[in-house]
Amino acid sequence: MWSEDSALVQHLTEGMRLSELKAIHADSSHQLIEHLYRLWRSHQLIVKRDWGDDTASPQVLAYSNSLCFIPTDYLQLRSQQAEQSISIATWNVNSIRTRMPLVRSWLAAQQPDIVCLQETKVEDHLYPAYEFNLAGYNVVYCGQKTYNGVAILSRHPMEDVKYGFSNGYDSDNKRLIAATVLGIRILNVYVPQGNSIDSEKFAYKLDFLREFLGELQQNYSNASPLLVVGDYNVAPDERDVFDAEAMKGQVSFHPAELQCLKQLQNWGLHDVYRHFHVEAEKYTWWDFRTRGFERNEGLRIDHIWSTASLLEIAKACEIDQDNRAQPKPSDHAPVIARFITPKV
DNA sequence: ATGGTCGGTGGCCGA
Repeated sequence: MWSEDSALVQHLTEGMRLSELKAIHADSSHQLIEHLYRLWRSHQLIVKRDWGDDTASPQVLAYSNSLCFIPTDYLQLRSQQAEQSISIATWNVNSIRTRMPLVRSWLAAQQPDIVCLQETKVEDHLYPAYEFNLAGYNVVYCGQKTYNGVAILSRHPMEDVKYGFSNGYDSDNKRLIAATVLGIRILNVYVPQGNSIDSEKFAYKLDFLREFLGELQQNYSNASPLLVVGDYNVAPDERDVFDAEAMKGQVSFHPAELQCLKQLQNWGLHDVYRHFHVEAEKYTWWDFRTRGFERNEGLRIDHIWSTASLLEIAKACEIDQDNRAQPKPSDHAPVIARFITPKV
């Protein structure tokens, strides 16, 4: 058995170029290659491509059945750490079709297990599902033309997919999708932005947040492993806004919105990012119009919140600000959390 | 600095 070949396991654990591996296993290179493809396809192997130039920053290739190895590929087994943990990201992409090139390279580099997307802005029959399948992801989605739209990508099977609110609230707007992965219930939500506090849209936002609390209270237990991730469009406290004085009473930082977040916390949700970064003043969104990113004038409004049992097994949570600095970025940066893989 | 820039659309609106 190849998986029991201790020399191979050691080489792959340390990392080695394919050409060297083939030289070592020259007598059975065909079976070796088959085994390596199996490892790659099952996400156990990291494939880095630098075209033999080890001074260049390599591209990490996610498995696709249209890709093949080349001799200079650098192969390494995914670490034990990564094997035993699961990563989940949330990202408001602001149009999945326009963002696809950046999403593609980001998936290959970050290799997240689960990705929750908001503002996909595409109807279901035009959703780029096949491309995500090729990249190794199952995908569920519900979208509409021009506005809103949410999706979940997962390397693991998804169960009990639910579209929208259980009670049928606001079913015309595609802002909520839920699925269960490895026993973890995931709610992916895109909360209305709210425009300004004296607008009807702000009343809608508060209404939506209250309905969302009801969705949790009526359908879920705070004692279960539950994640609520997405674009909340609310910054929880002063650390999460670039100018607390100027933002006071404004949309995304209004006391009525903060009260809604407090109620979610009282129900049993915890801000996973804050669990790891108590002092941090980092943001997940910057306004295109004011060129806010260049001046780091932003808000932390994209969140990964969990129930207590999951917070206990949380390992990390980071904002991928580098992503926002890439060409043609979304106005939001991804947030990624890692948890010890639950036993299922 | 009461503007600015994106994305999707269809002859402006939402963020």
